[in-house]
Amino acid sequence: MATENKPRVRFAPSPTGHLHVGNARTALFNWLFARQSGGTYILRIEDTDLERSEAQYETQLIADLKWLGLNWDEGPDAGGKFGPYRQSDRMELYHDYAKRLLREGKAYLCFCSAEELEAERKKALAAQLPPNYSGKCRAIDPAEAQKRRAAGERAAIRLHIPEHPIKFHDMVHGPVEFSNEVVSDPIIVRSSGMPVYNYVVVIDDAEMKITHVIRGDDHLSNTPKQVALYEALGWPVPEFAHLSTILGPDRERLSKRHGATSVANFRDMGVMPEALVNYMALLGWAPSGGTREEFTPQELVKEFSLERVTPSPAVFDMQKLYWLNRHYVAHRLTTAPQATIELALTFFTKAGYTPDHLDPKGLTWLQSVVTLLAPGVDKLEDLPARAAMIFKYDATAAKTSPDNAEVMGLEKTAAVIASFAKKVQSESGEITAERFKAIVNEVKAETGAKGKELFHPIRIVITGSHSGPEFDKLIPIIEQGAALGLPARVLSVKERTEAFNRG
RNA sequence: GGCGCUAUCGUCUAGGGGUUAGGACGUGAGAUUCUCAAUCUUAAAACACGGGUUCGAUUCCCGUUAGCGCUACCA
Repeated sequence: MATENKPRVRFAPSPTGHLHVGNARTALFNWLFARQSGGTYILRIEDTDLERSEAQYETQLIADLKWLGLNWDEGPDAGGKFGPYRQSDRMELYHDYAKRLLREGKAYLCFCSAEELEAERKKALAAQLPPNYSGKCRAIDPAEAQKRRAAGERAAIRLHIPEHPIKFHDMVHGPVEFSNEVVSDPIIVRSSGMPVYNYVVVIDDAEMKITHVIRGDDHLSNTPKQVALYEALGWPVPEFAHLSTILGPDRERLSKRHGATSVANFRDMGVMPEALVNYMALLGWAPSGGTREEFTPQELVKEFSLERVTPSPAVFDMQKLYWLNRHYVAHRLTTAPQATIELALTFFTKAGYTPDHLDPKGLTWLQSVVTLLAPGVDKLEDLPARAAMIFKYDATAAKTSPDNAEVMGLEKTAAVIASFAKKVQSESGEITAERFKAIVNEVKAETGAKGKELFHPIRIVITGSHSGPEFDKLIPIIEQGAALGLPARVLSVKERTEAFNRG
């Protein structure tokens, strides 16, 4: 079968929280690599830390990955012939290999207590030595050790680290070499019988025929232990690619305390998945030439290259994400207007401006609102605030706001407002953009005001602010909005003018 | 403490023994508009430091410094 020599990669998160952008980026790079090479992408759930793992997080994780569009070929939900894909379902396998390692003398039983180990560590540290395990239990005769364990003594299983330097290759860092002196015999199975991450990850990767291990570089220092395991089991060592850390603006590891950092956060804010994907790809990767910034997921699959991934850590820049998001919102508004407006509707509804559902007429109207305001907005979540001038009108605030004081104090303001109000009063029915322009022109002729001194007072009367979108587009939106009879009613131009004069 | 990784504008990055060190976000200015946003044009802005190697280092090597990671019977 052709797929036999194709790369097999995996994303292996622990279900201990929401999918974080750091992990999402790892998932993305794995996905890009698999898709462009025609390889297989596997989702594996690493839930050996039972205390911190929760089923709800797995569901959430899957939803987040799907939202990003990172589909996998094998996984707990998708199945596959290398399953099960949840570590908690693979315990037997881990124990079988542990027995084999013990039998072959590649691993040994360790009877040291946590206190002993801790004391040893402290002593080494004080002597400015690497805090390695002394290897005390290595000398115990295996048969003797088995006897002690059978007699009820608690024992962990340790891997015997070889006496030679450990080398491996990393696609982003190049050749890496660790002296065996700095890696001590790691525990692979706890005395409780629960296997340890650094052990199970190797068993799983090997069993699942993973060819390229693409993961965060916080695993780099643990890789020698894993390589030693591959060698002890006589398995081929895969290719590695350790991705740099994503940092917050303070150059510390990106975390919740930096604000929005989980995929779910961004989704809830109204960031488009392709914007997030595009941005994450640019964190540590750039195309040859380095001048292109905008890539759809499909384009990324074509252009991406693991060899071009930078090893240095990157600071997450929200502004650049927003810039890309504006681009993708605009793009979606033209390519998939229906779905985009439905999505935008949820934000207006959350703000209390619209009901849960809008009829086709209402949706068309909302589309004009969104089309008008979206270019100035970083994320869909900000739309209602920008649209407040349409949905909310406060005559008193309009008159008393300090922001408006300067305009209100202008010489011709009173005359402009009076003239404008009178003309609007005599209008009947919906005021069109053309009609509105005519009225403004009449006011202009009557008062002699022009430019700013003409438009700003009128703008304050209508919107409560001296700045906002152009009247040509705003007036029809207000008038049509009023005609819609929304539960949270949009006031017409006439109603606004009346309220202004009354209040 | 030990070991490892990393180091180009504020940020993401391209580049590479001789370059006007390129692009993008952000920032400033201008254009446009009644105004804001968007848009367009434009400007400022970087090779961490010290030693080598070399005719010549930002680029290669070594150190220093700084940041981060690992050093768990966490993942």
